[in-house]
This record gives sequence, structure tokens and C-alpha cells, in this order.
Amino acid sequence: MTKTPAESQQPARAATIYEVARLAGVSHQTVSRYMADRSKLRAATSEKVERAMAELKYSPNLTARSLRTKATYRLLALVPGASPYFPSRMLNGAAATAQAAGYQLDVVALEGTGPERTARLRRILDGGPFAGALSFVPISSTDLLQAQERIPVVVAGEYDDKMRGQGRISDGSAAQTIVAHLAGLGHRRIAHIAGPQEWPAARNRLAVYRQAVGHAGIEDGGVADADWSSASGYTAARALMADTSITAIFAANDQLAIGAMRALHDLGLNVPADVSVVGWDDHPESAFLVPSLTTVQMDLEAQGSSTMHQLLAALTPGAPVPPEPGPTAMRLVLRESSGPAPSGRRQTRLNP
Amino acid sequence: MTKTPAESQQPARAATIYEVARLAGVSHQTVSRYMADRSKLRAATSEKVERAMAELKYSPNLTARSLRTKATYRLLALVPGASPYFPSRMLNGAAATAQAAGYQLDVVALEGTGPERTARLRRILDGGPFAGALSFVPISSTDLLQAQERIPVVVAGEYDDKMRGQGRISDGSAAQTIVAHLAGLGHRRIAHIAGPQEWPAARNRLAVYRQAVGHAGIEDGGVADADWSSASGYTAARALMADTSITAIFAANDQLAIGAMRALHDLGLNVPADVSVVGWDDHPESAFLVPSLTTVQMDLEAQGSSTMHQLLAALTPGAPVPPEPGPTAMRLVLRESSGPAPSGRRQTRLNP
DNA sequence: CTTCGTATTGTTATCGATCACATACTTATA
DNA sequence: TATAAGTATGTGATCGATAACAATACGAAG
Repeated sequence: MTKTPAESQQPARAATIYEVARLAGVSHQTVSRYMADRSKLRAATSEKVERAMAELKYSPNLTARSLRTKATYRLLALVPGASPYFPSRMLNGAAATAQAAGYQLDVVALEGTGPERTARLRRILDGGPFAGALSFVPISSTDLLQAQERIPVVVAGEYDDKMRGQGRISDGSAAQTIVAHLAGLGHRRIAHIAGPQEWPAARNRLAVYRQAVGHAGIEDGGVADADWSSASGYTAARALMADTSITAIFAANDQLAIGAMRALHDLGLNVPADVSVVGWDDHPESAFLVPSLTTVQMDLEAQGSSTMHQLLAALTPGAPVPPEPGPTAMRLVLRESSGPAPSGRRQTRLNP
Repeated sequence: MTKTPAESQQPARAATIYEVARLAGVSHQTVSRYMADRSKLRAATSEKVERAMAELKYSPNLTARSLRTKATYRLLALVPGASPYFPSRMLNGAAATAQAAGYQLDVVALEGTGPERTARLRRILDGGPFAGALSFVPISSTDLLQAQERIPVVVAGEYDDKMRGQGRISDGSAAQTIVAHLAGLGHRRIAHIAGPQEWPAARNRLAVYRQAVGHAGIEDGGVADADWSSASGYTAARALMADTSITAIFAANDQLAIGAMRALHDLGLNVPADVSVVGWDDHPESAFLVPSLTTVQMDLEAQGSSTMHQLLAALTPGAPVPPEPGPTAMRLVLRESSGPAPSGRRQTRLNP
């Protein structure tokens, strides 16, 4: 073939409402009305339009519509640029929901820090014709307020944050179950490896952990700060293990737990005989680790979808909001990495 | 505050070229020309326009521009919907490159199979005003051809596929290094766990593996088919281990390798003493597994970026193409999971 | 049989940019 | 200095849709 794809695009030129109108023998406005609300047309007219549309394979030019209505039907998803610890399943859930509501989701990586990041955010929002934004990365409150002046912005997890503040069921609530599980196994002093506190999910899990420890009547052996990476989990676990009375570690995600398990291994400690480890997120690989990882199974798609529903609700103040899914399904999955607390006092066997 | 974000948007209404023109004392067309190519204006005029734009904080309405020019500056990224085995780092790389070239990247999940999927693809391309598409999921050649009629479509990995066919350096070439590595450790009979063959990357790795085994003068103990998941890696490894003379497994990605290692563990086999395992992709967690995983480090961002460059090149036939990055950096990372071949013949120790 | 109200449809303006062409203004050349 | 050629700018049309308003058709009430 001699034609490039770009050239052969010509014959496929999309039909306009005018062509549809001519073929149907009505005015273009009638066609427009058909699309807005076909029930306002007489059945016979409606059918004529329908037939013409089908014949011409008509699909509306969204650009033209946007120009006229000023509604863009484009949403912005902000994702972490560098970090590979972002669950793309959440993005998929959000994108699917957006699509179902007739919106397109543009994904943009928000990188950098401080003022540079603020400037970048501003530039994206100023230039782009977005109706709203959904951020999977933490945004400082000043940046958020500034952005909110232009379009609705929803930050993933912040709603859960609020729910927890109100004592309602939130994303972090499974932390309660974890602590109870460990207490039930006889652990009297446990520790937490926390994610970066800018992230609502990390705050949430930590807060519920603290609360639950008190509630279960066991001791908090300390909280180690980490980012979401296995490397930081490794470092954190080594530090925590200085306290030899800690018999269980609850990590804020599976990657941290993997790093922690490796640290315990390097310290000559056995999981779960010496120390139990619990993760969070239930990565598909976690079931196949040695030992397999006790963790919290999350419906991340549903979480993404739920966050998107929040944004959609903010977008259309009056309109009927699609049903928001119930509280995200969470389930503690018991595997090999958690077990009964050791009876005797622990001693580091290998190099510390 | 009583105003909703939507309402307070009002005062921020963007200026148009007409307002800029009036303020600058020129015609709207002059302003338009300024944006297209300011060098065609007289210095004095250019400056007037510039000043007016700055004062009004003018930014062009991309929607209106698109309507007129038919150029959309929006690209489509197709990602697997259900599968969590998609490296989002590739997407990030692609998105960044698109952005740098002035394009927005819309992410859409392509799910389903067969005709349903074809229909979905068609609907996305028909409705959406996309200038081009980049697919991270395999697309059947008929679907691809059909899509190509409308806009340029690039499928990630297929270019590498072609390069391999030409005997040039491709994504799969590290498989050669892996096989050589294992042969060097004394392994005489090894096996491969292959990814789904619709995926170019899986085809690539398998093809180079087959070739390299012959080249290294060792035996191919067989190829087990799998999807990308740890679960399928587990099943595949158990099946392969029926052949007791296989002493090393090369898995097409890290998740498969994790599943394989678990299967070996359940069979009472030690890694690497009894069987060596090598993965691919170097997930950040792989260094922290027990045993840590020998794998291939990939610059996935660069791969995503490179694929995007291909698309950009297809988009602008004549225009100067931004420099395509060199062959993607790949490096075999040696860790604990691979070691010398065992001397004696292996026997399954535990339940088979 | 008129009159009126409502349901349906048509006509024209509009969104904010670019394109095509006309015109005014420079500059170079004879 | 006159004229041609080239450069810079302005005017009106156009992209494909929706909005606002006008006009018509139809049926019920007077």
C-alpha cells in the first residue's frame, strides 16, 4: 500500500450533525436535541434521526461540544512519578468509573518537591481543560486550596482520613484486626513500620494501630518511619529489633514487610517462630513468598472507583450521583508469616 | 465560604485572543500569528502582544484550537485492565515523553477478549479525538490494522520483536546473558517459564532463550507456558521439575520466578543448591527475597519513553523527530538465587 | 370557528481559535 | 521617483456542536 495511515484517514472523516440532519430530513438542532434527550422528540422523528445516525456511523465531535458547552469531560489523575509503589489497580478502578460516567481520565505524573512541584501543578491546571482532578499523591493543603479555586480536586484517601476522625469505618480499620490477631497469638509487644506520613493511607494505618494497641491491652514497641519501599522496611526492621522484647511487626504495606522479613533473616531470626510479620495490600506475590505473608486483602479497584465517585459527585452538585460503593472490602489473610508468640526471651544469633 | 469551587471559577474566566488583541491594539489574527510564529511579526507589534498577554494572563483555549485545526494533541495509552502485572514505570516514561512533546496521554484500560474487545477498541477510537495510540497490551493483527486506518497505533514491544528478527539488539537480548551465566555455573540442562505469547516481550525472551541454549551447547529442558502471574509460575515450575535433570529455571519475569521458587520450596528443593532460578525485570522487592533473586535490571521508563518516541515519529511524518534513546539499558543482576549446578543427581525429598 | 397553550421543530447566534484572502505598508530596484 | 515585489496586518468565513429565540402544528377550551 502506498498510503500512510494518516492519509487513509481521509475517507473515514466523521459525519456531522448537519449531514445526519439532511439525511433524516430534519434540522440540525433536532439532531442535537435527540442527543440531549430523545424523549423530547416525537417518536417518528426520533426514529428517523436514529436511522440516519446509524447509517452514517455518526459519533459526536466532543471537541466542538466542549467549545460550546465549556464542559470538558476530561479529568486529571495525578500519580506519583518516580515511585513504583503506586497501586495501579486503584488507577484502573478510577479510570473505569470515569469512563462509565462519560469522562476521560488523563494521567499526569506529579513529581518534584516544594515550590517546583507547586509551579508544576499550577501549570497543569492552568493549561489543561480539566473539569476536575483526582490525586493519588499527597498534596500540601496550600497547594490543594489553590487548586480547588479552579476545579474540584479530590485527594485519594483523605476522605477515609476524615471518616476515621469521625470514628467511622475507614481504610485503616483493618489495622485493628491485625493488632487483635497478633494479641490473640500471645504477642505482648509489637511494632509498626509506618509509610510516609504525607500519605493519608499511611496516617490512617498508623493512627488505627496506635489506638488498637491500647485497646488490645498490649505494648507499642515503637513506630519506625519509612517510605513505601522494601529497602526502607529493611532498615526500619533492623532498628526495631534492637528491642529484643518485640515479637511482631506490622508493616504498612507488603513491600515494607518483605524488607522487614529479609532484615529478620539477616539477623538470624526466624519468621514466624521468633518474630511474626504482617503486611498490607495483599500483592499477588505475597502468597508465594517463603514464608508466605499474612496481609490485608484490599479491593484496590473499588477504592479507586470510590474516590472517583467522590470527584464525580463534586463535579455535578445537583445531578443524581451514581451509587457510591459500600465500605471497601478488606480482609485479613492469614498465612505463614504470623504465628504464636515465642515463649522464651529472644537473643540475636548472628551478627547484629 | 459560601461559594462552591465551581462558582468561584467565574472571576478566573480566561481571556481570549480578542481581548488580547484589543488591549494590544491589533487584530485578533495578529495575536494568533504571534502564537504560531512570533518571528513573522514586527518586533514592535510582537512586543505589544506580549505585554497584553502577560497582563491578561492569557492562555490559549486548546479546545477551540483543536476544533479548528483538527489536531488534538491527545494520545491514547491502552493498558491491561485486570492484570496487575503491568509495569506502570513504562507508562510513566511514556507519559513524560508525551508531555514533553506537548501531548496529553489518556489512559484507558482495554479489557475483555475476542469480538467484545474489538468492539470496545473500535468505540474508543471512534469517539475519542485521539491523534495516536500506544498500546501496552497485545492487539490482534486484524484489530491493529483496523485501528491503523484511523490513527497511528504503536504496540509496545513489537518494534523490539522486529529488531530481534533482524538479528539486532532487542529487549530480549539479555536472555542470552542469562543462559550464558547458567552455563558458566555448570548447568547442563535448564528450562524456561514463558509469559503469554501474545506479548511481544514474552515471545522475545522465549526466542532468544531457545537460540542461546543451542549457542551455549547445553540442553533445553523444556518450556512451560504461563501467564505473568506467580500462581502460573508455581504450576509451571512443579510441572518442569518432573524432569529431575533440570538444574536451573529461567522465568520470563520476577513474579513467575517467585512462584517458581515457592514451588521448589514446596518440593523440598533448595534454591540455589538444588535448582537455580533467574527472573526478569528486577522488581524493587526482588533484592529482599529469601533467597534474593538473580534477575535482569531494566530501565522500564526508558522503554516506555522509547515506545512513545516511535509513536511521535509516526505522528509527524516530516517534522524533526526527537532523538530516540539508545538501546534500553539491561543488566544481569547476580544474587543468591543462582549458583553452581549441583554435582549429584537430584531426588525429590518431600511430597511430589 | 376562533383562540390559546403546549409540544415540537427550525433559524440564527455563539464558543475561541485558525485559515484564506484582501489590503496596507515597506523596501528594493529600475 | 515610480513601480514591483515582498512583508505585515486586517476582515470575514469556518470548524461542529449547543443556546436562545422564533415559528409552526396540534388539540382543547370558549
